[in-house]
Amino acid sequence: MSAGLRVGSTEQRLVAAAERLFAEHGVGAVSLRTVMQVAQTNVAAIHYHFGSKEGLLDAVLRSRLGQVADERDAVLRALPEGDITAHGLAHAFVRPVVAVLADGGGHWISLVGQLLASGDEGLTAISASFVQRNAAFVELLERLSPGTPRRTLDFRLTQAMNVTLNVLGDVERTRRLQGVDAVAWTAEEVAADLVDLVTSMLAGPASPTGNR
Amino acid sequence: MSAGLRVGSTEQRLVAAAERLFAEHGVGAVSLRTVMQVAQTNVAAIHYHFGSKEGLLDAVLRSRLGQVADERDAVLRALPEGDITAHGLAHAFVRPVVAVLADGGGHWISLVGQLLASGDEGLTAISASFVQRNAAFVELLERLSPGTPRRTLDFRLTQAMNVTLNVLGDVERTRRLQGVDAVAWTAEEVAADLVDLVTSMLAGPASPTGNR
DNA sequence: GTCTATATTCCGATAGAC
DNA sequence: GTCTATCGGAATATAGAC
Repeated sequence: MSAGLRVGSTEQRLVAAAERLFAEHGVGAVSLRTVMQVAQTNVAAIHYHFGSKEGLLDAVLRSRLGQVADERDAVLRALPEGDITAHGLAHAFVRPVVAVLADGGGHWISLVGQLLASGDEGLTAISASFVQRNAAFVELLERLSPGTPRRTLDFRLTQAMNVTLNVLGDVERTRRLQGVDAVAWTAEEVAADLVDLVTSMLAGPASPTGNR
Repeated sequence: MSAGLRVGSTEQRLVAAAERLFAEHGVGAVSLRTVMQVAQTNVAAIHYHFGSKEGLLDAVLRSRLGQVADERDAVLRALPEGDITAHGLAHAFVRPVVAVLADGGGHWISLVGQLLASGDEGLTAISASFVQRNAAFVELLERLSPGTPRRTLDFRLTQAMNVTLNVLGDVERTRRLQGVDAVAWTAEEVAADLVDLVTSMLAGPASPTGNR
């Protein structure tokens, strides 16, 4: 466990330290004292700035939320009106998360993925923002697969987000889970394989009810 | 938080209580004292039977591991040799987890899903068993999509397991994440939609490199 | 195997000086 | 805004009676 650097304000250092520690060990397993030590400050500072451990988690989640929301809006605007393909939609869906990852947000992605998997209730704010944007994606999905129940489209999109967060949340671990010959698997190739997988998920079965 | 019943041995009650509490609140957020209270015993019993909190978690994970392994083996043996379809493979892949769910293992599934999402290292034993069975699935997948890199097939299967655990780990939450009209979405329909989704994931994009 | 009692460390949170 | 000092309680773990 390496110590954090003395850069930025106390508040920024605390958020950065908490982001990494929460993602690596889980929120429940990390004490405010550990966060304080990594951020090179004292316990009182956490309560002064964030009020409580829950407040700190909330600040961590919100720290990159605006970025994701903006990227998703930009990506949605950039989509061609007439020519909607599953691959294009998958690319637009995954891109904002890749952007966060490229911006050093790997721990944030991993943390959100964990909270999503655990059904954490403190995720309501962030979840609402996601769902709002998902509604726009669902409308586009409906054009792609007319007649598919709205509930099924929501289901596909929710799980596409789950997979995206899981894969991009820890690219290193994703590669490690594969065979030994995966060492030559670059981060770009992981992202490309991810887009292909999300494409399959969004498009649905080739013959929806044919071979059931 | 309802108290547990006084059924089974102390060891069994502790594993059952830990399984539920770990799944509901996360391993790090659950204290041995809470587990002890729900299991209606004392702190010393946990250390006597499992040595430590980590030992207790290991016991919880192993408690249903054999069942999953057996089901996966049986499912693999029952697959028709010549007629391999993506839907049939997806059904065989999902079925063992559905069986665990039907056996009251919802919390266990949710717990494994969380540990998988957090990259927990204590999952090595269980992961090894999964990967071993996955190898058999990958061979069948290769027959389905000849020429696809082994690494990509591994990737698809890993994420298919991620989705399966996430969906079945908390069917109630899965339904809640969808629209309000999802109240009529029965558990059987969730499982059916899950199999369809896994089918898409295992089959891969319709035109592998065509529209990239 | 099960229990009470206890040792020791660590937790979140606050008070008050600067 | 930042710090030291500390409170009250809860944590893991152990000792030893039964």
